[in-house]
Amino acid sequence: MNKVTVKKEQIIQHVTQHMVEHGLADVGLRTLAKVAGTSDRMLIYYFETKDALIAAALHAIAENLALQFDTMVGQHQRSAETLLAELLQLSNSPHFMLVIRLWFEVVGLAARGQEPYATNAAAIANNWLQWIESRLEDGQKGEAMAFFAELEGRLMIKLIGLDAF
Amino acid sequence: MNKVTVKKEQIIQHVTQHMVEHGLADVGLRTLAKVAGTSDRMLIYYFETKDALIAAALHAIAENLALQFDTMVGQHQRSAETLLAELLQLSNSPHFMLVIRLWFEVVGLAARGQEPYATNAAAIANNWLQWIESRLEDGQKGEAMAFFAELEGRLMIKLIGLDAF
DNA sequence: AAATTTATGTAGCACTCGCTACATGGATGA
DNA sequence: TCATCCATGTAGCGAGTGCTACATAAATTT
Repeated sequence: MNKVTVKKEQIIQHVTQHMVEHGLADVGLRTLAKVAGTSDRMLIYYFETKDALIAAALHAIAENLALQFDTMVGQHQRSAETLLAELLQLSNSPHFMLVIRLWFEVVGLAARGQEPYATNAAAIANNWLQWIESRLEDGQKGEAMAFFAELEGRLMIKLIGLDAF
Repeated sequence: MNKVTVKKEQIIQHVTQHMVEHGLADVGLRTLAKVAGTSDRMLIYYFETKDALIAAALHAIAENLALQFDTMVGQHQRSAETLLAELLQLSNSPHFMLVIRLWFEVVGLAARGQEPYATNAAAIANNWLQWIESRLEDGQKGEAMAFFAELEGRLMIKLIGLDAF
């Protein structure tokens, strides 16, 4: 792995962490540069464009998502009811909810077709879907899409604090 | 109704229409001023703050939402299955999907607690919930929240184009 | 050692943003 | 008719945006 790639990955790591913690509201080049211990000048030098940097960060977050799920939920198959309960249980984990928050921010921007969010949103959702399918027991694999819908809806409710009403 | 109120409502009407059509990405004061046939100077004059203007517009959109639903779906009660089918049928209406798009943009911003979106999101969602409850047949009123979750999840899937996979 | 390429700092451009200071035409009230 | 207040135009401030031009230090190649 050459030096440029290493440097880029270090930057991406810092940037992703910041995005997970602080969302998409504060992702100016100067802010991200401070976070990554470098300058806006260098971010452009390595990634050409702010959009490319954000896209790379989103991609990295998506890649880690399934990994995090695996360690938190385990690999065996189970019923939809059980899986939903387990995933909703996860929503008590602060880190998980941070990622979910970010996810809904991406969805909001993707809703208007805004790049690079639109492209990433579809890809990330597809990852989720495949992950869900792989954890559902054989008879229920066809329900992955419906399961995904119910999960996302419930997470949204949690996110906007509606369940507190 | 005094003159100031009339003028404010005219502005709000133009602003809401623009927000429904173009989303939250392009809501600078100068753009909204053009849309409303006035100047940024006057928008601040009437609404004090950009945030207050946006909040007023969101509130107006929320108020109209139930009204639009009523004309499109009708007032009688029915089963959850029927209601869901009818609402998803609605998602073929371009205007409806424009509002939904805006809704998910608001949710995305509300997810980080960003005002005035966070406050409005909870209020709007609550409106939906009550509306749903009033249309579900007596035995199913307790399922309004679950129904809402499933609906939102499915709309999200539609919005990010996942059902095309 | 000289030449070339790579990495980084400094400064700033052209633009947008929300918002404000100031002036003034026009309506209204005394 | 004169004074007061409301409505609006013009211009611009200060801060932030993504990005670039230019110079130069540091590493690498010849």
